[in-house]
Amino acid sequence: MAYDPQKIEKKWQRAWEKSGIYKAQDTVGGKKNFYHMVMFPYPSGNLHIGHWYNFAPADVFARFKRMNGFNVMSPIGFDAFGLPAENAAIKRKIHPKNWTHKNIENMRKQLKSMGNIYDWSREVVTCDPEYYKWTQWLFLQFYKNGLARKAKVPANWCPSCKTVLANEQAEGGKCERCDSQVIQEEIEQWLFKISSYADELLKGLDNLDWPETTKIMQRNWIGRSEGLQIKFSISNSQFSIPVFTTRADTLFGCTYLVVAPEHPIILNLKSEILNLKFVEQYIEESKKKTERDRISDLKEKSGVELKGVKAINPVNGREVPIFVADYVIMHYGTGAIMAVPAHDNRDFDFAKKYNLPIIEVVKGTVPLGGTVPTMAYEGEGALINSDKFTGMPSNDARERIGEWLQKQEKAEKKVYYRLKDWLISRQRYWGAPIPMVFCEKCSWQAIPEKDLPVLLPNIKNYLPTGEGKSPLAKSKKFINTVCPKCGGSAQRETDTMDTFICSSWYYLRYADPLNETEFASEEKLKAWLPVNVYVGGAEHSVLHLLYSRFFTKALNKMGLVNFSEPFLGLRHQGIILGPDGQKMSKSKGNVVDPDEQVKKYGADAVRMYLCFMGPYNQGGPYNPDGLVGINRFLNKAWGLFEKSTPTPKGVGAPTVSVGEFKNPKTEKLLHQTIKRVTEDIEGMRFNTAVSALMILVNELQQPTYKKDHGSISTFLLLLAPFAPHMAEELWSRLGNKDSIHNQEWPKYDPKLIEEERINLIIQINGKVRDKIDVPSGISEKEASDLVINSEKIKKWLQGQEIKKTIFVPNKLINLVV
RNA sequence: GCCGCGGUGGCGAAAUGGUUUACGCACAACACUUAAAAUGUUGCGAGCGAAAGCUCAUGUGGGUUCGAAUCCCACCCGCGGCACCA
Repeated sequence: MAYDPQKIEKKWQRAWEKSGIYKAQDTVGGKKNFYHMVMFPYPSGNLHIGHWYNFAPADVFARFKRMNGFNVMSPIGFDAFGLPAENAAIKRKIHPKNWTHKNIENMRKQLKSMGNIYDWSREVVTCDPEYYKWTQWLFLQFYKNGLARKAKVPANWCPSCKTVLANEQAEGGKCERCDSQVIQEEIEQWLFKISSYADELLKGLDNLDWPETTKIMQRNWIGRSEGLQIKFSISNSQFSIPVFTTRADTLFGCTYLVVAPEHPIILNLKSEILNLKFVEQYIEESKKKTERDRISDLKEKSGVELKGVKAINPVNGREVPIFVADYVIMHYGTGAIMAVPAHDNRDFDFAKKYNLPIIEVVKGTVPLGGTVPTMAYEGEGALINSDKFTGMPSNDARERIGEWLQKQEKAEKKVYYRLKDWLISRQRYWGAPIPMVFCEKCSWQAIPEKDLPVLLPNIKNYLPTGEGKSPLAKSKKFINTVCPKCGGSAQRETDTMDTFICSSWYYLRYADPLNETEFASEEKLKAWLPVNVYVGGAEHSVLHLLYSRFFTKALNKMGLVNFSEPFLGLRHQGIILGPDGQKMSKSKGNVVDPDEQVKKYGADAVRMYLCFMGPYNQGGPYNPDGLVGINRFLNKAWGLFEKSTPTPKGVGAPTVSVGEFKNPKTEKLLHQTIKRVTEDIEGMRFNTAVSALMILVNELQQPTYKKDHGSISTFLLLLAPFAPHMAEELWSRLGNKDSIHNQEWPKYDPKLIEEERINLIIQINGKVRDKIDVPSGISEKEASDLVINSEKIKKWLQGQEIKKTIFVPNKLINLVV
């Protein structure tokens, strides 16, 4: 019978579902638990090839762990809240909930066609009230522990549409809809204090088994910088301006200060500023700029001097002018800087434009280039023009000047982070409601936990309101409630939560998905967490992966979980491109539909091809023609079985072990293949594992080996993680009653993989001149005797003196003449 | 601009200091066939050569080494992330 994937794949998927073989028990005697997880998909409607690339090779790994004696849990779910559901709803006039559930249903079917070991009994869907009840509960814990606060946050605001705009909707400072000028407006929003965990988030990275590049991205994102906070007093005034710098060594080169437009000192000095009108005008102008605009004209720096006020440089008592300029941002450091134009390019640009003095204080090894420097020198060097510090290396001077100023109480050491607090409010319908109420008398109050979940009401109009508020604000039924504290009338928060919150804890829920009284029980969390290996795209290197770490650390501090990192191991798959090497997109017409591929070649073939394509973390073009090779391989493997086995009539069919198999040459290759495949899967080098299997099949196919059951059983075990359906089918045809996926992974015999004879490379002066077949373990003396007397080599030596011999056992001999 | 990743046959790639091009695709010839498909066998980096063989080739240029795709330096190209962070 020919190989027919359509038939056997459906058959085994049903059988596995029926037997519940992949259901993860919390404890299995004698086995260690292994929590394997992939990034759960957003239910966009269809599983695309990128999902397959994430999930299929990851499943190979999970199956491999399973066969290696681990009690593996591999759960799946849906990240179901979010904007696209609303957009689709608006476009197609169906409710976001219905749209989402329809998509989930379809994707569930597609996921099942992959043949993965998902434990569907643990499925979580973040938009189900049973789930978001606990998202809300967790919000309350953050709130009660002082990690959630409501604060005014600048947002892009269109005064004409009366709405908040995302950065993308305010391109060029104009409202996307009405083209009017967008301004920066402060709006009350909920924030999570992730910044208070900056240091722990940074330190925790050190011990994680994560890609180094991902760790670097998180470190940069957190952006810790150590420096000095220096007080600049203001002449004839009680006020002073603290500035933060990492380059205290350049203090003598400070020729002016700059404060951000939002800096409070401007208000304080109002009466002193001679050109106040002008300054206020500038501040108004900069308010009009969106953050994006401020970034877009990086080179064109503008600012206005605060006339009538001067700051005093604490190192030399010199008076310097103060400017307000929007190249300084309020939310980092102190919102004010000391400008050293000779040694900072931003200050340099500004100083050039406004004709401010540039004083060089660090001499680098690279000269600035002539008398008119064209850019600042930002490197290290020796100090000049710096009083008693002149001549000192800049890194020493940094410390000395710091100590000196600290003694005078004019400065203190300080650490600042780039990481901002996490804005979690969304003025959107399709998300989990924030479980808070506002009472005129008692201010913000948490909803009592017993009243959770705060259900997302089924309103008709879920379109954005155009008033900067969530569509929920229109539902009187939803808003009006009573204050949990005083019992008076109160109003619900109408913002919903950022969907990143839902995905920041789903890995906890998988451990105990049906629990109605807790987000997860202590016992179940203990059984499974933290996650051993998490597989997903590198695009989540910062946001999702950082938020999840923050959640875990916060819950750990609250005593809700007993670990402080959620994902011990992390691996990224690469990005799949279209057959033309371009990013897949409908407009380019290069989209590969996995369903079609499965229909044509079967899930096993698609799984294997994705493994075979190239290095897993690299991705690359998906070439449907390449699948032909895998298809041939699977057919060969199938044929191998057909030819090797007399049709078992069900009775006493052989279950064969490796030991029964006798041909020495194949036996050696078989054991080498076991080693190779084992090590390659462990290291997620799926491509080379598949090629090793191909080499084995090519060998087993040779006429001499056709009747060999032992090798075929072992081969099937090695094949099982990659092509679980075919392996199961052939395994059962061999007469085995138990599933192949319950079998133990084969072990290789180290003695059997050694070669008796090897190909010794002969080099003269490092160039390969011959290869000879010799017994393995040959000594240097034996080898060099062979070489010197070889006819082929004689012409290269031509009686020259051998100056040096390099001998690499079992590999090569190199004679230097 | 800064940080990170990569550049090897016609193509996907293998090799992480020791035979460059494993495995697969494509291509060609042959076998089977009335024929085609499927399958199998063989060949397949470039140049010179009848052949044995030699020379050259891992983005470019230099260096370290007995020996470099692999390590170091400079540069070019492609991709990803961040972006006035003081």
